[in-house]
Amino acid sequence: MSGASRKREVNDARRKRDASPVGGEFRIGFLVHDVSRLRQAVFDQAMKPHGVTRAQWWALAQLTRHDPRGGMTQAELARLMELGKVATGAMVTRLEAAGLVSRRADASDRRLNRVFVTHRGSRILERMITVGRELNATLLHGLKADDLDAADRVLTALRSRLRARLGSDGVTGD
Amino acid sequence: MSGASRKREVNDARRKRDASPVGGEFRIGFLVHDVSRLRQAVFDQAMKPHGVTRAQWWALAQLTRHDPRGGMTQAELARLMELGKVATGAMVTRLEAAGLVSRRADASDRRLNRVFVTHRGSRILERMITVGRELNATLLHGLKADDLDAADRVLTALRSRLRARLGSDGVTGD
DNA sequence: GCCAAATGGTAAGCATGCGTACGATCATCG
DNA sequence: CGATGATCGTACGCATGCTTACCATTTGGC
Repeated sequence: MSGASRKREVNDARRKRDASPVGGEFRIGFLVHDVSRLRQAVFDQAMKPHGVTRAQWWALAQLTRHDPRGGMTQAELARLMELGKVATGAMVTRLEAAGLVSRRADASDRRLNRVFVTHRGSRILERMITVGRELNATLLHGLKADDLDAADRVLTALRSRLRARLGSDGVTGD
Repeated sequence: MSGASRKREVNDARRKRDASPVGGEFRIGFLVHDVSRLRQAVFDQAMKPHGVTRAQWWALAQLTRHDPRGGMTQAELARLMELGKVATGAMVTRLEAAGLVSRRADASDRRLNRVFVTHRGSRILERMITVGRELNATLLHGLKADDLDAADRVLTALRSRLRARLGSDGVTGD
């Protein structure tokens, strides 16, 4: 799986911003896409023995971090993760099925589901954090701090521009 | 951009990498995830009037670029896009449903489906490239070339490390 | 020539995310 | 107090990706 494409990558690193339309100029975009996909795969692979996926781990982390005693509503969780209600609901369902969280109806507002991290959820989260930390250390090891900072700036800028673009251009709702 | 504000950014970025477990050190990972997700959304939004998604556009581009006369097999396309057979097959099905490609059985090897970009597919690809180019220009506008290069280095390194990790650690097959 | 391995595709099922639509409930205004 | 609008959650359907399983065909060793 190495031959053809690998060589091109190396060459393109220099040429990238003024190369051919499909291969060069969009490089960062596709790099981001690739890295995101691969990262997910690697994370999930590392997490699999523990029975949680990356996204689930993150949800669990948000729940724990922003309300250790639990009780966050799904809508709050959705905002926190910047996800849609639907995706969040599905996520909570899966987490619940895995026994990592539990839903409990709010007493005073019957629209609300409050989500609580179970004991098991907490234990798993701890392991996830360790695994994640190690994995991240491995991945980032040896990269120059300046480059990392620069990457951080670029990605942050991209994120905010993308958000702006999403918001301004074709607001669908939500 | 003044020296002062630049320094603050750098400090911020640095601090983020060793802040609390869940919020800081994984920042780049989640940034990548966010940017990927948002980028997809923005692209698809921009592409929607033309009836193609980002992934479809990319598949179309690969088909055109690596064999303008068409006739690539799905397996070749899969390797080119570094996707699984299944995802590729599904993608081709959607493209075919949209009338952008057509499948034709190979005469000499009846296992093969050769995929041809239709006329309509070609036209749409042209527009996609334009849209993509503009969008990318907007997104990257004003970012420093050095930062972009650094980001490129970091992402490329991450990609190759992730690939290595995937390959070595828990090969499933394929 | 024939059976086994390799190869190409599809099928089925899951996870993640999106959008739209809808019912239930709450909150507010008249 | 009752209609109206906002908010929460779910249902349904789609796109993208992955895995495992399976069928069809080709190829290659015997």
